[in-house]
Amino acid sequence: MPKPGSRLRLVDVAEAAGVSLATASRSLTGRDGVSEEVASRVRQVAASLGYVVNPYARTLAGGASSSVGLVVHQVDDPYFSEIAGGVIQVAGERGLMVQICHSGRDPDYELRQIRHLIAQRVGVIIIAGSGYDDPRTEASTKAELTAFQSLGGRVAVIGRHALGVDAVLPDNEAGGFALGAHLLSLGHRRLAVAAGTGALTTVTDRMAGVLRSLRSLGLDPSSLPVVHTDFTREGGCRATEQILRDHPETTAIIALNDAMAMGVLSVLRGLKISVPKKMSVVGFDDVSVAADLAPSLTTVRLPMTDMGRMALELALKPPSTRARRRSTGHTLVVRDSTGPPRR
Amino acid sequence: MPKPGSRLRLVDVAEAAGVSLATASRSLTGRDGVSEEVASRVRQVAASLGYVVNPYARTLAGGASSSVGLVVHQVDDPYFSEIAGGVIQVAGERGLMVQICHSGRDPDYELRQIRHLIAQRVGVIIIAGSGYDDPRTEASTKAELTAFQSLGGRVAVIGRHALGVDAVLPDNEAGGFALGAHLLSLGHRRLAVAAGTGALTTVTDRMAGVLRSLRSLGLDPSSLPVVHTDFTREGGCRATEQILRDHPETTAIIALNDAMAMGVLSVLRGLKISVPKKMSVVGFDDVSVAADLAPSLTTVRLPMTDMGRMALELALKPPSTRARRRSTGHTLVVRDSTGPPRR
DNA sequence: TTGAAAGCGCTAACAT
DNA sequence: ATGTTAGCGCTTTCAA
Repeated sequence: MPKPGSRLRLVDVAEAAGVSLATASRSLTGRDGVSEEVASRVRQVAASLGYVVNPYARTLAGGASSSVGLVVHQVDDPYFSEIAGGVIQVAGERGLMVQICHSGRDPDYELRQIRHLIAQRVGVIIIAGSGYDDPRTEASTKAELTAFQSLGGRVAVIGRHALGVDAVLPDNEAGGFALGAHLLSLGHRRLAVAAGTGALTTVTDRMAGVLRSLRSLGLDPSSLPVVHTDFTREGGCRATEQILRDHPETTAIIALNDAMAMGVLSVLRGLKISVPKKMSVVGFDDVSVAADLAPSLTTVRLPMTDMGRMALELALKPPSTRARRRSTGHTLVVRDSTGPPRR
Repeated sequence: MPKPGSRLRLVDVAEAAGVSLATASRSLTGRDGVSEEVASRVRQVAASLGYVVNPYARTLAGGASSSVGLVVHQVDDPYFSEIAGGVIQVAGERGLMVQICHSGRDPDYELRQIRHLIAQRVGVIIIAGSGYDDPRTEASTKAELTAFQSLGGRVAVIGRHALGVDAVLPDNEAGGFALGAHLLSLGHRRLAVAAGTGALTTVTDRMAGVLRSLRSLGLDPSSLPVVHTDFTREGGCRATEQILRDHPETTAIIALNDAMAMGVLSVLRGLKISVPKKMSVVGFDDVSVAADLAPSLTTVRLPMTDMGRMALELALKPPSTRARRRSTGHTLVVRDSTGPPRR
C-alpha cells in the first residue's frame, strides 16, 4: 500500500496565521492556553486553506486517537448494518474513522478481534453484538477492556454485557413481554418460541419478557416450548421444524429476532401452513424488510440506527466513574403475520 | 478521544531478536535486504511477543498507509452491506482499517467525501456506488483521484465510472438481457420497467440489456414503458403506480434492483394483484432477503461479497499503467414471482 | 498567553 | 546483509 498524499501541514497554517506551531495546535485542538481571539483567527485561516489534520501524526504524537473500532456479529446482517449506519453517521460528523470487524458470534474470536483493535491503537471500541452468558470469556474480555480504558481508551457496548462499561440497552425484556402479551390478547394459548442460542444475553432477556407475559395472565411458563437453535434465519427454519413435530398444537410462534422469523415463515410457506390463519408468527427488531415479507411481519421495533449513534456518543463523552446506561424504547408493530387462533 | 494504549514497540522486538531496528522493520514489512533466515526469526519473535505494528507510526514514517476508504451509497442497504462485508474480510486479512462513508447517491456529496478521505490520508479508496452520467462531477472526481494516485494512492471502483481507474464490472447488461429474455420466453409481450434514476450508469446498463432482449426477438424496444424514479423501494412503489395507471395492459414488471422490486411487490399486494398470476415481477442483485419475499423473487444474482473482495484486491495490487477490469458473472435465479402471462 | 524543542514509533536513506 | 540516523507531522512539556 502506498503513502498517503503529501499536503498542507500545520506549520503552513501556523505560518499563514503568523503564530507558532504550538499555538496553532492548541487552537485547533481546542486546548486552552490561547486567547480566544487568536484561536478563532487560526481556525479561520485553517478552514480557508482547507487544512485537515493528519490523523496519523496526531495519534502518534499522543493526541486523540482518531479511529473507532466497531465489533458486530456480521455487517451484512441488517440488524448490524443499521447500527453501523448510526455509528458511521456520528463518526462522520466528528471526522473519525470507523474500523469494523466481525465477531461471528464467537466469544473467543471476538476477544481476539478486540485485542487486535487495541493493538491497532483505536481510541474507542464499540461492541455491538450481544453479550454472552459465558463468565470465562466475559472475564477475559473485561480484563482486556479495563486495561484499555486505564490507558485512556473508551468503550461502549450495545446490549447487556458483564463488562462494566457504558452501555446502550435495547428494550429486550419489555419487547419480549409486548410480543407475548399481543399474542395472548389475541387469544393464543399454545405458544412456542424459536429462540437463538441460550448463550446470548439478548436471547435470555427477550425470553424473560415472554415468560413474564405468561405469568402476568396466570399461565404456567414452564409449559412453554422453547427451541434453542442458531440466532439466524437457518436457526429459525430448524426450530420451526422441531416445533411442528413436537408441538403440533401450537398456534403461534415467537421468533426472538427477525432473521429467525424469516426462517419460520419460510418453512411454514413450504408446508403451506397459512399465516396468520393457521399460525401466527412474530419477530423482533423490525429490520427494514420486515414490512415486505408476506405476510408482513408483526414485530418489535428497536431503533437500531439511534442505538449506534448513542453508543458512539456515549463513548465520546468524558469518562465517568460509574458505567452509564441508556435504555432504548421499543414499539410493537402489528402487521399481517398475527391474528386470532383458528378455532 | 483518548490516546491509544502504549505497547510493545518494534525496538523491543528487535532487541529480543538481537537485531537492529532497521532489520526488524525490514523483516516485518517483507522488504528485502535481510537474509530469509534472520527475517523469519524476527517474525517468529514478533509473533511470540504478540507484537502488532503501530499503524499511525508506520503511516507517518512514510510506509504503507493502513487504511482504506470505502464509499457506498448507504451501508444499511443490503447491496452495499454485502459489498462492505467483502471489503472488510480482505482488509481484516491484511490488517487494514476500513473507513466507510456514505455518498447518498449524490455526486457532489460523494466528491466531498472523497476529498475528505484523501485529506484523512487513506491509502486506498474504493468507490462502491454506481457511476453517474454526469460529465461535470465525474471530471472533478477524476481530477481528484488522479492527483491522489500520482501521490501514491490506490483506487478501485465497482461499476462503470468514467474515472480511468481499476474497476470491478458487475454483469449489468447481460443480467438485464437475462431478465428480459426470461420474461419473453415465458410469453410476456407487455413488459414495463421500473427503473432507477437515469443518471446512474448501473441503471443505463441494465436497461440496455433489457432492450437488447427485446430486439433479439425482433420486438420494438421503443414501445417499452420505462419509468424512472428513485433507485429505492420507495421509487419502486411510485413507478408501479404509474405503470398500472398508464399501462394497465402490462403483464410483467422489471425492477432494475431488488429494492425497487420490493416496492413493486408491496404495491401489487396492496392492490391484491396476484403475483405471478396477474403480474410477473423480477428484480436485480439477489440480496439475501429476495428468497424470503412472498412470492420469492426471480432476480439476477450478483456476487456482491466477492465484488467487494475483488475491488480491494485489485486496488492492493502493484499499480499498472492501464486501468484493469474484472468482470463478474451473473446468475438468473428463477423463483416464484414469475410465470406465464394470464391469458 | 505564547514559543522552542523534545519526542511519539516507525520507515527509508545512508553508511558500513 | 545489517546497522545508524534523519525525519514523517503532530502534541506537549518546559521556558519565556
